[in-house]
Amino acid sequence: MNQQNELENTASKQKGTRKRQNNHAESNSANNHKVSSSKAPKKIACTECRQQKAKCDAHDKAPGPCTRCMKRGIECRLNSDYKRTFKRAKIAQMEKEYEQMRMKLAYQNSPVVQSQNINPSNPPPISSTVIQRNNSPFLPPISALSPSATIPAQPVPVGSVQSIPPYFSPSPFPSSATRMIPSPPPHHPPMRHTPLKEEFYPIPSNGPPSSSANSQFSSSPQILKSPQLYQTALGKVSEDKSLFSNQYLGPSVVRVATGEQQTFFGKKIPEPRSVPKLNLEEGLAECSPKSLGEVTLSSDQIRVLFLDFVACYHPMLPIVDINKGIERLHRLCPILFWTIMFTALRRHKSATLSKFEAQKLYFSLTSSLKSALAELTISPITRYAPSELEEPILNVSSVYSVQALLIYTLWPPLTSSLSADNSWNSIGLALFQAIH
Amino acid sequence: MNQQNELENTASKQKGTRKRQNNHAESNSANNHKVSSSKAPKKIACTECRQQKAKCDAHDKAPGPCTRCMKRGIECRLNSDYKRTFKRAKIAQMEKEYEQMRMKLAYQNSPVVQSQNINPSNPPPISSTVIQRNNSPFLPPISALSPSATIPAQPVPVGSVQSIPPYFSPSPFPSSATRMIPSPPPHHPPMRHTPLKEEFYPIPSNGPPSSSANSQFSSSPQILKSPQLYQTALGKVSEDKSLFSNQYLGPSVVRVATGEQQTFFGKKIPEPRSVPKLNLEEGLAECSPKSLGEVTLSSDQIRVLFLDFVACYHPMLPIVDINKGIERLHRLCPILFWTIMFTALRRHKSATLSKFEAQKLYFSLTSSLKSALAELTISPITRYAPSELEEPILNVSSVYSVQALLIYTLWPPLTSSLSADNSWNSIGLALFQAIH
DNA sequence: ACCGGTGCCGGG
DNA sequence: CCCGGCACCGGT
Ligand SMILES: [Zn+2]
Ligand SMILES: [Zn+2]
Ligand SMILES: [Zn+2]
Ligand SMILES: [Zn+2]
Repeated sequence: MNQQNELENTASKQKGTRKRQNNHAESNSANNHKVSSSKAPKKIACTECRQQKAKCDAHDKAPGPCTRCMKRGIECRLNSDYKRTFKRAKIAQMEKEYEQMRMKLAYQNSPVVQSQNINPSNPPPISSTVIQRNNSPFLPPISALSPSATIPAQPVPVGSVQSIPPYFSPSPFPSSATRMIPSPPPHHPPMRHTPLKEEFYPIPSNGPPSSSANSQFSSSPQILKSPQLYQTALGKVSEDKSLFSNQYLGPSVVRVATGEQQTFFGKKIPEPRSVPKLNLEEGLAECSPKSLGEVTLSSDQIRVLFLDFVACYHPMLPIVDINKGIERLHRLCPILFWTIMFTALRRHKSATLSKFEAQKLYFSLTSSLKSALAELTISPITRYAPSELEEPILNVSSVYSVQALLIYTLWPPLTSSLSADNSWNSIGLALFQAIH
Repeated sequence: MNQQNELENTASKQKGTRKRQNNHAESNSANNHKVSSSKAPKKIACTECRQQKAKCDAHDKAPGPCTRCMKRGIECRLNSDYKRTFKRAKIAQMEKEYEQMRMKLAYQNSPVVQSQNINPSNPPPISSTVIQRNNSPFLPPISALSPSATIPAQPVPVGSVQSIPPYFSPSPFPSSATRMIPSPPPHHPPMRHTPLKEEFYPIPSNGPPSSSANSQFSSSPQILKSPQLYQTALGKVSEDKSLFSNQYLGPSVVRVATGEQQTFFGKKIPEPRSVPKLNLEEGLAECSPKSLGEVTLSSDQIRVLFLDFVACYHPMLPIVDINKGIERLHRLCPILFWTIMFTALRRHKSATLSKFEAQKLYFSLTSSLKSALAELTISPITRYAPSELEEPILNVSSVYSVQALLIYTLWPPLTSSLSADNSWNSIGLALFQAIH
């Protein structure tokens, strides 16, 4: 018979029992929310066991490695954000991409190698691959939105690589995502993206939103009370760089510079000046070091970046409830947290984090975050797919995810790519309206 | 320090211990497979608890109802195949479809209700909705394929209902599926389906009405049925019914009757004659009654249907290891099992199951199975999506699922729909190659 | 009441 | 080693 234990499943959460989770110091700061909820003694499996979906007793074996890891003689890391990778799929996909790339390269080489690297600062160290996708035969109707007078708005600086030639698409999937890249094998620098699946029929026009009055169901518990308008696919793409000028305003921003007030999709931007001082004094900035993929940020780095975000970016898109504090935000939605870190890293420079380090981290984070976000746009939708959703209903789970996407859309990666794919913008739009 | 509590988490699902699983009579027939390992005392949650994803102790509470069910005063059913439904999504989607349908109906009513019921036997009792999809602008190269000289191949009587006019379509989603329909509330007779997302392009020809017969409009619980015509990327269009002639060959079949051997996408078909007698004597045909959605089949019905499949359909597409026996096949992949039942029901007629009953069951199964299959095409892919799949790699889990899809593709529903969407065929193709 | 997410069994 | 599933916790 089985003597499966599990006796330990401790269950009981909060309450008196506290554990150390990952031993890091934790100033629980009785945040206003509910009653204090000490950390999370949640039992979690180590990364290796998660990958193998195997039973893990790391939680018991105190600070020691879990049985499996010990047996394998590998390091037993505990990371509550770790997500397993689908090895087989990833391998197959990489193979295919590789093959495809090689083929294309051998076949004809004049692939445009946009050289204009406006950014005078420093050349992207790691770099994130740039694959353009632009199957939709029409450009986004930037119309309604004033043609951002501030941005150079170059058509397509891209070093494009149209994808999939003689491929047969099983179905028009908008999927994309390259998973969080945990760090299984050595890690491959490139790591493509390829968002859409080419469909082999003309497809006249793709229906632009056109609000459907259906606004049934839920709503965001907080935040975002913008008037609706985004009636287009949030058009605009554009490259990055060169926007030093207008402070932190990212490329995607479509400022209605029609002379009036700053606007973001019809929403007034609360004057970048009003830096919400935020009661950071209350330890809301406290946090433990965290890592995504290969990148790890120390408590101090996180703190300083968060403050940077609050001061420089948040004012422009005050949708995140920064008062929740770093730790809580991270718990609620790691992706949001990382998007914030990512955004802050854009041009950060401080004693704690040099510009160079920031840049390095920024690029390192790029692919991971990109994948995570891409996954976000597909994952939740697919989850609900079973019951079929016309307009995916975007239960992109919490609003947090939406926030992350919006932030990302506003301040996309400096190395272009991804956001260049208009589908992303559409998604952004959809999400935006989903929030209301 | 945590004083884990709970008395009740007792756990232990042990092995040797036998339990009653689902109280149904069970002829466990020591299946040959391995040694020992009688049935599956696996601890399973009751349907209600599954739906609510709540802890269920039905396994312990012997034959009695689980604690939760008892508290709620509802029947505590145990069904290992039960899959929870995504209520919110389903509701939203139904609402939308309803609205859409109503709108369309009010806008212009000339709904086409072709009457010609070729099948002289009996009128389809339940019927499944029929939504035509026909976006591919090109006709299939029926050329190379010999037009199975047996089929009359009438042009297109189509009784269609174009769908979704000014719809949103955030992205070209091929999704579909309306989940297994467990049997939530009272249950609505209509229960539409809407396979694809209509990309509102013109769509060339639309089968004009003709008909006579019942031109019911408005809220008709059930809708027209009609022969279908799908043309797919794989080429081939075709009508259903009337293929009695060429035995059981379904419409999607593309026989390369170039004089050589039978082929199915390049794979040789082992001569329909060779009816693999199969050692049914060994109790491989043993099984317990099973149900999918609202449909339930008795042991005898299953047995006779399975034999029918083995004798008439299997020879044409010998991809299923029928020697595994009914029970095992069902365990390995319920969908495969149901696809087999579904296919066999097509034209079944026996003492155990009259033609009428078969038809009735066939139509009842249609939507459930359709949903399940649709889900299959999206679900697994999405699962893998995280690691990004260009051509979804189709790890549609086990081969069994693929088999189910192939069978379904070969012998699509008599009432058209869904398979009318060429993407399905593409999928079929893709899957096929996935198998090798 | 729902359900996202996580642990991890069982099978390939 | 991989992973589909499935039980269930914890948050809404
Ligand atoms: Zn472990
Ligand atoms: Zn470990
Ligand atoms: Zn229960
Ligand atoms: Zn119950």
